[in-house]
Amino acid sequence: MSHTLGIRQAQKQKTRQAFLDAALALLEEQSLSSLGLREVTRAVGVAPTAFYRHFRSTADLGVALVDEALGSLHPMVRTTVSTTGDSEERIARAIELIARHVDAYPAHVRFIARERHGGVQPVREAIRAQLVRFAEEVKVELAKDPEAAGWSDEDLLMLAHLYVDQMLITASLFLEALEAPEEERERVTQLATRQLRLISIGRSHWLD
Amino acid sequence: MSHTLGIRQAQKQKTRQAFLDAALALLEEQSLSSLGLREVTRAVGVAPTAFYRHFRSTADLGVALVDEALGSLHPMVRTTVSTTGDSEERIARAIELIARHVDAYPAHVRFIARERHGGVQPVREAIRAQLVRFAEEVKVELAKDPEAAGWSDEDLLMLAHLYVDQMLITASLFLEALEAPEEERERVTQLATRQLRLISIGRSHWLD
DNA sequence: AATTCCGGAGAACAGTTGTTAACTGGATGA
DNA sequence: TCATCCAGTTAACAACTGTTCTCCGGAATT
Repeated sequence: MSHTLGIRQAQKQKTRQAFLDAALALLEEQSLSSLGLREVTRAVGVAPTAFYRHFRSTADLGVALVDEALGSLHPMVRTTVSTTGDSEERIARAIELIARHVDAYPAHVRFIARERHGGVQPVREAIRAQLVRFAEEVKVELAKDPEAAGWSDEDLLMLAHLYVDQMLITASLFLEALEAPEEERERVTQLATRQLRLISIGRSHWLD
Repeated sequence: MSHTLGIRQAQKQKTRQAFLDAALALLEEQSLSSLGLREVTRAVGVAPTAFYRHFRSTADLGVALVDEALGSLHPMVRTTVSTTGDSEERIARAIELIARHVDAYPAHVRFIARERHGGVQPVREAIRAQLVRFAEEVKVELAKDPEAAGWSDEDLLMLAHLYVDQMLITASLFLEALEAPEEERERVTQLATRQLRLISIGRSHWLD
């Protein structure tokens, strides 16, 4: 199945990835709208003009970063929501999964949180599109739950968006607590758990 | 009581405000970390060096903008939460208030949403501090409600943060729908209403 | 009336930016 | 083997950046 890439294409993808990595690192302490093309090429160790062989602009690079950061996350979100077990267990598992993801890919999480409302329109658009996809996928999983019997499609989507937003808020809190003592991370876990618990309670009494 | 400002101080405050206004306008399509000092002075119609008479840096200007955007909002939030009436009425009133605020000060709302996770640390810090204040104030108002009987302080603060975050999410949605047809704004209102309703339901069954 | 104060102007600094054009040299395909 | 392709290079462009120092003129103080 897998077509082995020629030396040429392999090398190109390698430098392209180097651009993405370097940009992500630089974006830890600034926003995409202030990221310079030369700044990135300097970090990669390559001539400024080489940038154009891969991206039309830094905005274009940003869109590619959105795909890298969120594109591979769909299966994880899907399985997280559809996981079985007690409501309380599911909440704990979801939050732990978020915490682990933030630990593993802090720069990606920071990038999404930062650029979701950032100054570069195409990037905002790309993030919004991915989040809408998340919400729709969550909705599909929620619909499978017996608790969703009698729920309208609109209400299911409403709840799905609530979950997606809550996921982002929690991820952002874990990010802020990354270098903080364990005590602080525990506080975030507690807070997020209680909030999800309240939403879960509201969910189970929605049709009353 | 009010000490009439001298011609000099009055003029200084006037140009200072011109800086804030110009910066806010420029920040509609970029982030603070990419806002140049010269860019702002050009927009105001003043020499670049004049900037230093008012701010140490653009980050400093950003902090001032945070105060302008959120500082005067506390009484409004306080009264919104403590307003009397049916739960459904309160939700509708709160959302309408948010919608009106976004209409009246779209640039301020955009600035806060953008820089909350933006690339300038002192500004992030300033926003976070104000949001913590909001949450604490909301907590105090929630505690007065008879429904809060038996609630722990921690749970009240948890709920308060949920409300504050929800307020920002809703404001951001109204912002995106600003130039959209009335139909879209109505969809946002519906969504936000249902989400607040679910939270309200969860709240009333919290102690079950 | 004389003096100090101070917001803003002007000029100059070294460094940076995005983008263009023409080139090089190794991988690719005939 | 030879011609083609193309990722990356070099050089140069005008335009822009933050910051310093020196100066001006009107308000404020004495």
